[in-house]
Amino acid sequence: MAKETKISMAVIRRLPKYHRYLGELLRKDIDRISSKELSEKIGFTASQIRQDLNCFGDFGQQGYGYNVKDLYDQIGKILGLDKNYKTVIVGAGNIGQAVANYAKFEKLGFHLQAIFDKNPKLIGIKIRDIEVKDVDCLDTYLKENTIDIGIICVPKEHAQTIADIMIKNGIKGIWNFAPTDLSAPDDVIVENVHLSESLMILSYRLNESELFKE
Amino acid sequence: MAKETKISMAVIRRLPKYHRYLGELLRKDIDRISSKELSEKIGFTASQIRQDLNCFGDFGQQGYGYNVKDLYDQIGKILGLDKNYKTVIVGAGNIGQAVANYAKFEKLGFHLQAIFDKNPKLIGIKIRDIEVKDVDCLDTYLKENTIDIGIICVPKEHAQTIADIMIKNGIKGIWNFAPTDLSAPDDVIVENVHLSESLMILSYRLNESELFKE
DNA sequence: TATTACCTGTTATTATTTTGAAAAGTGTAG
DNA sequence: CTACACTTTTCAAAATAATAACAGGTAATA
Repeated sequence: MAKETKISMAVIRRLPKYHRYLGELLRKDIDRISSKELSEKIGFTASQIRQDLNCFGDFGQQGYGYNVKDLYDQIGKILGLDKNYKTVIVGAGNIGQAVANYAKFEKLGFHLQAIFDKNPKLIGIKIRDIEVKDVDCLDTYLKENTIDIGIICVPKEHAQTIADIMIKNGIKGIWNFAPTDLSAPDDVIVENVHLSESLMILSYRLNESELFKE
Repeated sequence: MAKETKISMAVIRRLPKYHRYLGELLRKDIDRISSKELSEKIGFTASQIRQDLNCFGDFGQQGYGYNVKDLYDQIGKILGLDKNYKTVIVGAGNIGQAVANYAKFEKLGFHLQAIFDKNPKLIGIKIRDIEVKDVDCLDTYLKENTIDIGIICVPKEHAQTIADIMIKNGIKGIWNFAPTDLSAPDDVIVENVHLSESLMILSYRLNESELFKE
């Protein structure tokens, strides 16, 4: 039975990693694993793994461990990967195209319905059989089609404008690649991918390890 | 004077955000700001901001606040953004090209020296005036050129192989876009960008807010 | 079927992180 | 020049998170 207490974000952030490792085990036809073994592969402590998994229910069995397929499915379900989401991408530049072509997303249940851009040179081209539409049609498109997730790949100057159009039309989640923080009501989930922050942290860690100290 | 205690990763992860907001203030010609004002913009508590900044030295002044330009530069320095890094990208697919074209990186001091791929259709094409080389030349190239950071944009099956070549040739940091965990010695810093983990967290949060509950 | 090694769920402990609040320095207005 | 408003630094408390310890089951084995 699932616990009623709120799951902390620290736990959630680890779930995709469990999911990934379990997927690998599955492909290797390994059908059971203990928290100890998993701990050695994944690098978290066994104690933490047990506690994390226990947040969601009694997945394991004493003296046996966890059933890989079961656990994989359960975590997938917790993450909402058993659902299907309709998505649109706004911004068909390099990042937009990269996201559009990232095949894995379809497999996770994210179905790309449309792509928008304002650049006339991009409007009309096809990416994965989807024709890039004029961003001016975004508002109308969202009114006529129910879309769950909007993916923002435009420059930061336009990101909030696009987000506002999405929000106005009832989008539920935004995956934001623009290097800015979007404002949105509480019932719209915004998940950011800030590449330059990641790069800055790499840079910090390089210097911290004193390789670059002069 | 900088404190001698080890700075926690929790603090480091917030630094890029401070840097970004301070950059915005700078562009608006705002030259001073208090932790309270910054807290309202950025969404952290004022207390946290003060404590974070105080980890690195006495940047603020009582009764005045922080000097924006000063703080921006200092944080940039802490993050190592005053240094220059030579980088190579391996994998000239969608993500590799997106990264190569992401102009911001040059501005942060990351200078792209070469791009490699194994696809004959990509070898020879030019991305930002840099010709894509055969990945078979990577090892030789790294021996003949001192490169600081390797950016891995290949499928996960090949990621470790590429990483090993980089490590063998003395690369100091790896920015990994492949959806896998790389093994590397402690003195090589690996920073991961796992897009699908970010997407899964978005998916989780959508379901958590019960919009998708059936 | 009894015994033993194994492993989880759970509780307790420790460490880390965040928040709060007192103490102290700075600038400004009168 | 003094008093006050402002804001940081620093220290303390509270909240979170991670780790360790342990009690209670399970499965394998003889």
